[in-house]
Amino acid sequence: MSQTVDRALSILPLLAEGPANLEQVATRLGVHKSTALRLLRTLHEHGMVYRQQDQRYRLGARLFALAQEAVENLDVREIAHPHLVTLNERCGHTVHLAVYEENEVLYIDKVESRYPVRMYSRIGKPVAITVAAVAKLLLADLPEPERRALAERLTYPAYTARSTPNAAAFLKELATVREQGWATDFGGHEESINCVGAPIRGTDGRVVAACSVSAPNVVVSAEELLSLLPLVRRTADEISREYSGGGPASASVSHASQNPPK
Amino acid sequence: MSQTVDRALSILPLLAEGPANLEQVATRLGVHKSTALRLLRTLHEHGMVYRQQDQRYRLGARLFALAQEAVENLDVREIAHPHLVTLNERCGHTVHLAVYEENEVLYIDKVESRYPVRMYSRIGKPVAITVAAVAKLLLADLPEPERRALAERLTYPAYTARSTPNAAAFLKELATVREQGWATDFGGHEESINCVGAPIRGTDGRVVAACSVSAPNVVVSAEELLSLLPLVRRTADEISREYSGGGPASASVSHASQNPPK
DNA sequence: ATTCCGGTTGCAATCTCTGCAACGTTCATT
DNA sequence: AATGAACGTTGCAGAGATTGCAACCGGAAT
Repeated sequence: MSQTVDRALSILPLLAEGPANLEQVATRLGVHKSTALRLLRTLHEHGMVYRQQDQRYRLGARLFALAQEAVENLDVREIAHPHLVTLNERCGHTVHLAVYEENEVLYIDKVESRYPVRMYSRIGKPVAITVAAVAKLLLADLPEPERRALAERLTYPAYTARSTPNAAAFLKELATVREQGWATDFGGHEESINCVGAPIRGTDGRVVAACSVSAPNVVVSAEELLSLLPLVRRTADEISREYSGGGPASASVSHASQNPPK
Repeated sequence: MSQTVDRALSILPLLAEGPANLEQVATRLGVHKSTALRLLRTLHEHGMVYRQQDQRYRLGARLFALAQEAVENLDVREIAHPHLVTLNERCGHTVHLAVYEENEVLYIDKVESRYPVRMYSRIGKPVAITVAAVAKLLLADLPEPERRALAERLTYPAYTARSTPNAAAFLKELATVREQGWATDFGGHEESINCVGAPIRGTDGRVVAACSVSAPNVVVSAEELLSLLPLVRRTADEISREYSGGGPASASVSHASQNPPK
């Protein structure tokens, strides 16, 4: 929309990969050196980029400060966190919290497993949207046309033999998830990792976030993990209640209805 | 420098205070609604701001993802190296950089002394953890339980008469180091070699690395070496500052009001 | 229905940004 | 010392992106 700002913002992800000098930035942006210089200077004035001694640029402290505020603004996270910790204390496995935003599902919180096994995931990073339990929960609640449009737009990587193969299968799975009010991922992303999740709803009954418990086969079988479902759902419901109950605005319905208003 | 980018970036700290709608943003920016709208749209496309259901804007998740990625790509060694070289140029002695990892303290960089006498150490090699100045600095910052557990687990070789004799003495020494913010090793590893060091900290204040200057008695006495402490500390602080993104970003928010509505 | 409020869009003027080319530094090579 | 290369920096004029305006919507409240 705005060429100048567009270019300036494009510099940031580029620098996130690692420090770069003026010419590298200019080349990758496809603009003249002097143009890149002026953009970088503006970013610099705002503390978004920093210039190291060797004159190369990297992301600046202001960005970190803003990022900090950005997460704090995701107030679901604040409310949910203690509940997630409790959940982790009770079952011992890795607990995730995720939200849907702009065609992506993002992890916004995580409590590490107390078992030695570690699984890869990163706060702020988009999740494997076609297979993750939390993704299914969040997408299942989208308005029907949007959900379908998104499903068509996605690609369906075959992470494992049990990955969701295509849009049709995905939509069917979402319907099931929507119906039952919980979701699983049994080896759809990584062969040996299973996952069960439940939705967190706001005052209006819409799904605002989703939480899940993940564990590798070597620690618990899929059935054992599934036995934790009631606990996971209870946790999600508690978060929903607290999330909706907060303000004096309209503390009406405390238990979220299964069928959100259209 | 660039008006458009300047204005766009000024929106971010503004939203960090809390969600705002279009008109609020336009007013606080001192521009026309339509201008603000277009800036916000561009920010939106880059995921820097997010639009909630009530159409108000808030900071977006991409900010967080960017910061996360940047932190992961940070390399202490790369940033520290030029500073270490400068330190070496100023004092002439051997300069070391070390990190703590998996119950060990490892040298990850070294600038050789310019005096003919050199000391033995090798990049990548674990240091004498119970006596080295850098080790004391790194361990002093560990969480209390972990620090104690580690201290108990270690063995205390009597390299010299002045080597740390046991866990109790070591923990006491660590407390001192933690308190004063610097550390020494006077002949604890090799009778004739002394050493002073200072901690390098990340954004969150945690010690991420430590640097030190080492020299044999025959070149400088312990007191003379200690007189270099301010220089060593200053170097460590400079590295810290650069590592955490250039200090408290003095975001000179130039007010966008050069072109007021007539 | 009407009014208000806030967001959105098309347009012309113009102000800002761009690319260029020349210049300044630093560093390595001859 | 001199030469050259590499890279960052600056002044300028032209071009095109950006701006403010005013009109237009769409929903909410009256």
